[in-house]
Amino acid sequence: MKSAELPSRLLAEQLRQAISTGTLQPGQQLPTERELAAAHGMARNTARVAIRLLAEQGLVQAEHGRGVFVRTAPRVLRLGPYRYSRTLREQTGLSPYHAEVRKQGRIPTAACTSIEEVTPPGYVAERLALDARERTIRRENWYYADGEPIQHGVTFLPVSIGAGSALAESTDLGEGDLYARFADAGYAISFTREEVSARMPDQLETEGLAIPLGVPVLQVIHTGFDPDHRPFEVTRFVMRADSAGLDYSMAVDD
Amino acid sequence: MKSAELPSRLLAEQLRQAISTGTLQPGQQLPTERELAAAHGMARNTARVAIRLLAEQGLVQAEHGRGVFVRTAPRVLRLGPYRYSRTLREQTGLSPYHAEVRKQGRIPTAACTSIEEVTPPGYVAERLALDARERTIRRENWYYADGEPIQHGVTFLPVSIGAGSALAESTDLGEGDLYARFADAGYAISFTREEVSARMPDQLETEGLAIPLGVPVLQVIHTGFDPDHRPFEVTRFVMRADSAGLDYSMAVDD
DNA sequence: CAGTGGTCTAGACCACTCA
DNA sequence: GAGTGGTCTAGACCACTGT
Repeated sequence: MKSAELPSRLLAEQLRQAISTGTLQPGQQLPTERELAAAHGMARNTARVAIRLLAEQGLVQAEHGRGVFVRTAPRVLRLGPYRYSRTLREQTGLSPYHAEVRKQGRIPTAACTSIEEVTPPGYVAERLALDARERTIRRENWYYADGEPIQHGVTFLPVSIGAGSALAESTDLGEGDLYARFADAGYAISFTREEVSARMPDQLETEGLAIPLGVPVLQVIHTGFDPDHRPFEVTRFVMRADSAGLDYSMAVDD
Repeated sequence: MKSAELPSRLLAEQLRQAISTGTLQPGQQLPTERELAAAHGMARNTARVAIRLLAEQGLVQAEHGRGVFVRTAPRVLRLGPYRYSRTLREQTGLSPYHAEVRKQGRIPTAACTSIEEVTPPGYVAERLALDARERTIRRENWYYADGEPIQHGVTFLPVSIGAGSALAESTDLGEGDLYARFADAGYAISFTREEVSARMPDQLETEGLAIPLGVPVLQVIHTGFDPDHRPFEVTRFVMRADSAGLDYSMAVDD
């Protein structure tokens, strides 16, 4: 028997059709596993497998004790490098994340949950061109929209830059944001590199960002450079791919 | 019983530990489902569920008839906007994708599998600012490294730009690449916008790119602009996230 | 051919949600 | 408490890989 003719695959395909043709609307509940099994003369586990296939593709989402629902089209935040713009920062008085979420008509919140002095992980030491034993300040941040966790960011900066300033000591950065404080310390961000990848969330991310089955994360390793093109800061962002995306506009070099 | 104490979760966690500590090396085969079940006094299906959890996270990959293997750290291509650079194009004589794959010591191949005149999808009409009934040329491309499919791209351009040229008629674009031919037609790419998102692959992509469970795709909607900042081309790239990533460097606007 | 993962069954009990 | 999805069992057969 070919794989496409298997009962679980046939049921999955039938449900997939119902979703793509709109017979099953976004947000609508699917028949229960027991109903599907009875209707197709199969064991409940077989119907269950079909549903799992759809969930792994991000088409449906099962909710324990409630039912299985067609996933609604996500409202995606598009974060771009303009989030570092000084003009934006000064005109709105908002941090760039807040500005972006507000644009979408949602309520942004963010919190810095820890500040520590640490030996940096390899990817950070490499990008900051640090000596083997040089230490860094590590700031961990969580970002929400309408109370839902959307994004996680961990920033590393050399102790030599942050020591004694709000960068090393305060979870509340006051007017503007992180990049305003870097500018105060003599490091105006003028150039940035962003390395983008996607993967499935690990255990911690699945819990911390409450990510359902079938939703990947986008990871951005961001490096900030000063006007002399020296790196002074590395941030690793992880964001739910069903809630956030990226937007880059730039001139093409000759 | 808490979810973390369930037999399948416990086994999954134990295997996860073995992988992260290196007890199970990348590429190494896990014990068979039957062995795991016997060793832990559980039904084979329970061991199977544990393995599926790991596969969904991209940690292991099952191969029918062979076994389950720890996934090897991917060799990621980093595609950046320098792929549109005229200098690179002229110096190497290679298309930008080829140049990038060669850099990684792999053998690139690419093929244009279809050229058609079509009514464009909404996302294209919008970005090219087309009239409702204006038609476009659609070019479909597949990209490989060492014979493995890595990336898929579909380019749309207004018929008015491509008509009569290689852009509309030839799957072999000769010296340089697509952007060399656009330049010939009077549209030198000088500015680009790239909208990046990630998601799980759909049916076609899973088959076409041979994507295993637990691997998402990166999607880039790329818009090319001429020196007068008029859009002349939209390409939608879909790439395996375990094989390709993106790399953007840019100045920060004031 | 033996051994692997892939699918399916028919039943049981548990955990969660909601009226 | 009724109804949902989540987990587990013990068994069977199929499809694929390698020797």
